[in-house]
Amino acid sequence: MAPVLYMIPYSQPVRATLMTIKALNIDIELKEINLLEKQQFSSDYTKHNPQHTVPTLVEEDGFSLWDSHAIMPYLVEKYGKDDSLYPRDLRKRAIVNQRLHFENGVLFPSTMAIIRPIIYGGVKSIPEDKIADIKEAYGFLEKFLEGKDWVAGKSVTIADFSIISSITTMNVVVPVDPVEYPNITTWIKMVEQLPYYDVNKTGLDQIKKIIEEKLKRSEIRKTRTLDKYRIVYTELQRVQLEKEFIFHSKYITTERKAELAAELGLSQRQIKIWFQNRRAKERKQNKRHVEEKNLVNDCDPLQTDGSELFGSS
DNA sequence: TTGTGTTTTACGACCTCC
DNA sequence: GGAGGTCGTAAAACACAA
Repeated sequence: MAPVLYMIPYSQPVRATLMTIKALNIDIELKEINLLEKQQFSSDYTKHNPQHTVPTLVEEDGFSLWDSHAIMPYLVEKYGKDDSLYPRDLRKRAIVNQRLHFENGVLFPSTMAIIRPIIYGGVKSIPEDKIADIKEAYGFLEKFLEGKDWVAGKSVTIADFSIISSITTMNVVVPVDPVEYPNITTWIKMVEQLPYYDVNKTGLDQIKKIIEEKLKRSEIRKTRTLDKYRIVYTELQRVQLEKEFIFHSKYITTERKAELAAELGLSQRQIKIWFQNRRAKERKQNKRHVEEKNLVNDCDPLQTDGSELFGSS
């Protein structure tokens, strides 16, 4: 029985993983998870991946692994005929890892900050600060590619697969200017020539269509700015924040805010505002309790000081 | 299913503190 | 001047009665 990859073709990490699979020519069964129908939250899926993300790799013996940045190196190590896609040389591998972290920590969040509100929030305008984030990321990549053919050096690696999945998606909403970013433009053209690039294109075309459709539909809805878009925090995020508020402090320190943000996948601003809102909630609850208590005191004569009933000394 | 009230994110205005 | 506080509020998400 072949290993199974749970996926949805338009997902960026899935596209990167599919490029790796095709480059390695591995026999893997693909099973689609419909994210819009929330199939990723089914118990059948979360038993393999409690983080309910895609892609997830499940092997014959039940071993499961998620996160493309973990799956891709694993696949190369296990199935690769050589180490070219993920070099064993310490320094070469370090550079590939750095690029993977760059994609995971910079490109992917910047992309999601724009794409998610469009897909799930009916947003149609992209604020300047979000565009600035994307352009800053383009600037970094442009420098990485100076004097290099591929993002991690002289040959193609899984870092190229990871980064192309993000860049091509970003290109849909904030086009890569060939004059400003000539290195990125040349590199994209090179990646497009790879014999296994079509798996990225297929998913990319799908997400393009979804974005265009959403943008079209949102025209008839009241426009909301991206900054006003509201994300529903996960149960885990809420519980962790509540624990911090109740057991540690009602005021978050700068250091702890940074830690929590990294731990929960939220921005430091979101953590700050959550604590502000949580304190406001507590003040409101306290006020309500005081009002209820006053109401009881006003209505119940036994709750008065009782002097007129029992006399006083 | 729909209407309505409540809660949850996110923001702007304004203030204080360093 | 910047960071972070409160307060008030918008709007999405949610709960629940009818």
